[in-house]
Amino acid sequence: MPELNPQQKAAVQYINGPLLVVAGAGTGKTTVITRKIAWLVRDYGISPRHIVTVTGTNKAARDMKSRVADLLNNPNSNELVISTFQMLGLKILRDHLDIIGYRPGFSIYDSEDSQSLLAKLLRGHSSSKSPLAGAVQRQISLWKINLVTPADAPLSAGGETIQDAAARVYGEYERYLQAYHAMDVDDLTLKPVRMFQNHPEILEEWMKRQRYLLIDDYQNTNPCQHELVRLLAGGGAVTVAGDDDQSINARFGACLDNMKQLQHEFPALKVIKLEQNYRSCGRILKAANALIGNNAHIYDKTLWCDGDYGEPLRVLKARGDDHEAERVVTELLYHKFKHNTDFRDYAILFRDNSQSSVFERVLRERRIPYYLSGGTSFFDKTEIRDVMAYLRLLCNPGDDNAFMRVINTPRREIDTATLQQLSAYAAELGTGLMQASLDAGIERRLTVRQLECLRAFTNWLKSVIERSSLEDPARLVCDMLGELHYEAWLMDTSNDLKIAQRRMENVLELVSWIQRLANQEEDDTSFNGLVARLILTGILDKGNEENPGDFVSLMSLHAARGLEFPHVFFVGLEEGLLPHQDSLTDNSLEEERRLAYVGMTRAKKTLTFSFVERRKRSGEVITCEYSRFLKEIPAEDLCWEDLEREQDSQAMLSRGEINLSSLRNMLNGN
DNA sequence: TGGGGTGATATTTTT
DNA sequence: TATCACCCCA
Repeated sequence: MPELNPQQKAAVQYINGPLLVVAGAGTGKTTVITRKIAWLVRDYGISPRHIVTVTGTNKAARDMKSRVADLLNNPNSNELVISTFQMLGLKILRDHLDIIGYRPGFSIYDSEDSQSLLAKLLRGHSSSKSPLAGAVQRQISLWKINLVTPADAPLSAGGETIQDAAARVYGEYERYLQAYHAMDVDDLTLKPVRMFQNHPEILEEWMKRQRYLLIDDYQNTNPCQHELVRLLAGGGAVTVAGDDDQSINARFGACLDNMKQLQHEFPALKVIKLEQNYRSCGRILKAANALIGNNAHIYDKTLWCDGDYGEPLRVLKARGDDHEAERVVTELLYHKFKHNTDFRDYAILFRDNSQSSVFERVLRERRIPYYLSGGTSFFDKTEIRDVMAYLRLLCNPGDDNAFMRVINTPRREIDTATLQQLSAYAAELGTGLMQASLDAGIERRLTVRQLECLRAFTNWLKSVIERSSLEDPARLVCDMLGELHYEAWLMDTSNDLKIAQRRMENVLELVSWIQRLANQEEDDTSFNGLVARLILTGILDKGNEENPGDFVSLMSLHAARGLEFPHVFFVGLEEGLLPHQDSLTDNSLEEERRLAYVGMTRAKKTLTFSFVERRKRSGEVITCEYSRFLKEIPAEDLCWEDLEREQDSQAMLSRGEINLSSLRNMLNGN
């Protein structure tokens, strides 16, 4: 096991009170947390089930779990709670659902579910996506994150802004969620906070379980999460780690002030800084330090390292976005060929996702394997959403969204007239569609044939629900898929046999997810709990799946948080893009600078910037200036490569020094 | 039921 | 300017 440096060691072993670890990029923050968990268990004698760790992402939680398991080699290490705030919230709520007016099996709404509900509330009846519903959903989410109740939401009389529209439906939205037996993602942290505030005895009970709390990525927490931490850390048995320079989620309610607040809320707070960087070479650090030096800081720190100084950071200039992509990909290939590296060693980072398509096109043209984060994710695939909807419905028969999604998937000849009658009747009864269809009163409203089709579906569903609490979950899902003739349906609806097979493989992969989740957790093995964790995993992991092999990584700066790559291409460094246009007027230039800082500090060995002279923007081509952030990097560390320099690598390509087909053969293992 | 054509409209970032 | 939704037609 590698030695820790003195600061890291101090952070691991300090347990006399609340601790804040201010950890710069690449200073071994995750190492400190994992080692601390191991230390608490092995040297301090705390049982794994009494340690709660919160991470920024699900992926980070999984990584940390496996790292700690390797470190501990303790059969009880799977009792450690290591999860995101949302998963932790789910666990906290589990045993007290009655207190907040819920039962096991509630649905968890992703933002799309919330939006379609809001669309309905905003315009009477229409489930089609409206831009207004999206904006209202984000506003309500922000309110929840900031602990603003419907009663507190600012409502100006007769106002027409999005905020007014949101304030008008917020309360109704909450009532509908309750009626549908559903929560949105924000509720998963908000409801535990409210519950602990209103029922101190439940907090006390929880604290019997939780002896030590560790929180990672604190700079990206929002006020609601901060409040939860404050409640859970009451006794001061807490370690918080974060880096104020890497806070990049303000638009989603992340509150940098949380890190400052800690000092006031925990007067005994000890602060330990980690400044030795183990990731990047000296020049990259120096440049990143210079850049972030232009921001105000809560905690001053200067990263240093004792490794190589490294090459100058290159700046590629391109004529337009396609040219930029050509240039970057050419340089990437040239570098790979010259240094015999893997594709997975490279990342292309950009400010906004719309920049990815050009790069995708060029990478595809050159047959370079790439992996795009945040693209269509596994959990967005139609077949996965279908099966998930079945699972939701099994847990919560009142979930009308799920009901509507699966009722004719596969086809059941239930016609629109039936559905109209059914939803009208459900509205009369004040129940969900499922309950309405089981009610005797619906029989008079439908033809014999219609009723037969409907009842065939609902009776079958009832039988699966009855089995769901008895059978092994993965087994149950497989049986269900068989009864649905789901594979045959995939064949029917896919033009191509290959595609149908691929879809079936996806479904089977979902089953293996279920299997994995079922094996993972020891204290909630119920079907309802399993499905809740699966749905939440789907929401949290959206577009964040593991890079599955030797692929060039393509992702937004936000998605790159927490990752590292030997070689980084940081593209689109133009005024108006990074910093983003809006940041100039709404006071978020520092946030943009942090974003640039995060991008730069992902790089271990080489960092290459690029920008274009002209970029298409809302239809018209505009002339671009390179980003002010490049000007904030010491000139001696940058190597500008204007258009003429490009000839070099192009020429090498054409002279055969880089031979694409031989490279390809090499990759194919010939 | 699906596909193709036309018109309008949006342009950060995500746990 | 590119995509997306919607509408119309087959």
